[in-house]
Amino acid sequence: MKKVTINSVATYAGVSKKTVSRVLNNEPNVSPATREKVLKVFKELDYTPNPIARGLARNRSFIIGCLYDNPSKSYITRVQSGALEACHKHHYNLLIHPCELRGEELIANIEHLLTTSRLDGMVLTPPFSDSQELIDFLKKKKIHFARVASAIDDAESISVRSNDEQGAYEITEHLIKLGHSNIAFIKGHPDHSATEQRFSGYQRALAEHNIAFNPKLVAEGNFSYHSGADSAKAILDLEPRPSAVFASNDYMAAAVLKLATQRQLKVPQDISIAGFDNAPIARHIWPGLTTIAQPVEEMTRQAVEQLILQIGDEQTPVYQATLEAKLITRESTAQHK
Amino acid sequence: MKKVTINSVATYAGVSKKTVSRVLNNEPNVSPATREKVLKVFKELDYTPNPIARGLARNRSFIIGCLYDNPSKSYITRVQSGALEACHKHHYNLLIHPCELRGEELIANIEHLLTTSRLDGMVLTPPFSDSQELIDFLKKKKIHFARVASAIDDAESISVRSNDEQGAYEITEHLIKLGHSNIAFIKGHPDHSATEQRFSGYQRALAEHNIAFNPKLVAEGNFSYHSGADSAKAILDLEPRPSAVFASNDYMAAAVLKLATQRQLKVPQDISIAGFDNAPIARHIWPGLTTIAQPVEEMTRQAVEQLILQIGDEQTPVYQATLEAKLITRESTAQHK
DNA sequence: CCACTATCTGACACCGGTGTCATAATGTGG
DNA sequence: CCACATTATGACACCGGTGTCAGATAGTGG
Repeated sequence: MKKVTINSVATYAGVSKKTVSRVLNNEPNVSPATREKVLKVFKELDYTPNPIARGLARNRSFIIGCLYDNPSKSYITRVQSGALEACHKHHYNLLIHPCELRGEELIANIEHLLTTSRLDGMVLTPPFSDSQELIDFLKKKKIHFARVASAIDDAESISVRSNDEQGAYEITEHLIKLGHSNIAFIKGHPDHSATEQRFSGYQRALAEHNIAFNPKLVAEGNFSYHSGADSAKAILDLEPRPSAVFASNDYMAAAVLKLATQRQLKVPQDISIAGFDNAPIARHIWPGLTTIAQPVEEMTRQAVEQLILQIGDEQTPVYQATLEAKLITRESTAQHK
Repeated sequence: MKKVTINSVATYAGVSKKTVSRVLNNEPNVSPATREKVLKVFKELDYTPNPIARGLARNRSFIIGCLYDNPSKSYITRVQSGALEACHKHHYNLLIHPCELRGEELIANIEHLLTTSRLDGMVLTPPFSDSQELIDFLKKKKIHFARVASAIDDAESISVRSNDEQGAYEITEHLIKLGHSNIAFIKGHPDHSATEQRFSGYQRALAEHNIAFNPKLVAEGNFSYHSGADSAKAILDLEPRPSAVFASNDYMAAAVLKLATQRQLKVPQDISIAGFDNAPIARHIWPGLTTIAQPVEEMTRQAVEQLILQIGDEQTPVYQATLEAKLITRESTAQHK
């Protein structure tokens, strides 16, 4: 059984391969009779066009690469889901490529990726969206890319972010308005720009409500549940014990909640806990976590959609947007006794 | 600035493009001097070979596709992580393609996927690994594939599974040995073969310990947290209330735990809860969930690795394996009072 | 019925690599 | 120094499509 190519179809149908190609791509200027005939041969021979050959001729792969290095699985899942939505809408596919930000091999790694499979563009998610080195490399290689949740200001490249600083401000203010003033904070991974932004939102809220910032209340996390557990221990051992904890993401907040519960503390009666991201876990546990909902899917969807537009037409204006983050109150925060 | 192709390199280096190709692929029979010269030009011109052209000539894309339709995000994450490990080891990349099992468009959808991007092979995860229709289609199209956690017996195709029935048996027996006899069960999604297997493991354990099977204790779930919440309500309202609940996965078990806690029930003192999968959430909540650890990453890793071997050499014997599932006891199950 | 335009169709080069095979250059033993 | 094996190199076809452009065919108005 021989492979069915455009040539076999052409011969079998008694037309030129160009005509077959026309039918394949729904191009005009093919008589209905011819089109019919060719379509019938497609079925008869069970022909599937070879995307690689097509890609070579058109210089397109219709594949977008998604780069990430993120301890939060749910964040990645959401990123993928947004990216896939945009991809499928435009008949693109998504190739995922987790890799480590650190290490000089990053560029080599990406170079190898590009040597292995030609990508029409790349979506950079944190912390890659903040890697100037990578951005410069992609520009040099003339690879289209879009940045998600990046803090870098670069008018030349697509960027969709949400306002982390403002979100952190709002959730901190929410705690303050509930009467809390002794509010612990757990930082995220130092490589992520969101870490600094959420931290400064926290600080701004304190400052604007005349609460002195106390560095002893700050624990170093890295967005992982595990790091949250470590930070939780440090925070719950503080004297006096803070009446509220704001963790930079929901996983770390969940770790605080777990330890607090293990220690027989009632949440939120004895201690309020707030997170960030509105990850699934925030509503899968009891009490549900008060948190900031970031439109991760939507950010990625927009970023990828714009990326695809840019690939299709280099003249497309560079899209830059900041989406809103929203406070979601659940049972884990309450009035300070 | 012109594109750098193998031709420009060849001209610039004063050799034929075939020689350049030889250097590119580390082929023998190139004099050290020539090799050196060409490598220097690579650097000078910052040449990156075009993977599409290479793919066309070699009839390879070095991309594996991963098919899934699964409500459990953590399951998918684990699948991806195992698949990526195997891919990267062999210099392959991973393209992800979630789609719906139901609907006659499935085959059309996959056909479109194959038309859009040529894949060297596909990993089928549940419920696709159990779709005879899809398997037949892929065979007809001569696409290599590997099945993960499939219940279908097909000696011709690669398959890696774990023993769900035995796992369910063991965790049910664990509950029985703790003195429980009124054990509720939440089923998974009907499209997944694991659902039936876990259910029959539950039933076998009851039978072997002379406990009458009571259909009223069985709730229909679909592996999602939400369905678990619905089932939880039905189960906790039963009279008499079961002393233990075994949910077919951890998300649904977490939903039971949440509702029980909301209703002021103490877990495990008032009711024991067991899950399946050892998803991250099982250890992120308090009390931690007793569950069955399935080696999802390892299953997928092996499946993809074998798939790649098969792609490289059609003569490779078809690999079939069943990995062991392991009982993990945490705080959510205890002796019946 | 003819001139002229609009609609089809195919020949051919091309995308950027790899495989085959012939030939050139080099090395080895007698 | 020659016969012969070995290594190095390039010419050329080929992978399976698409773009360009010229020529053929059909359609239209005078």
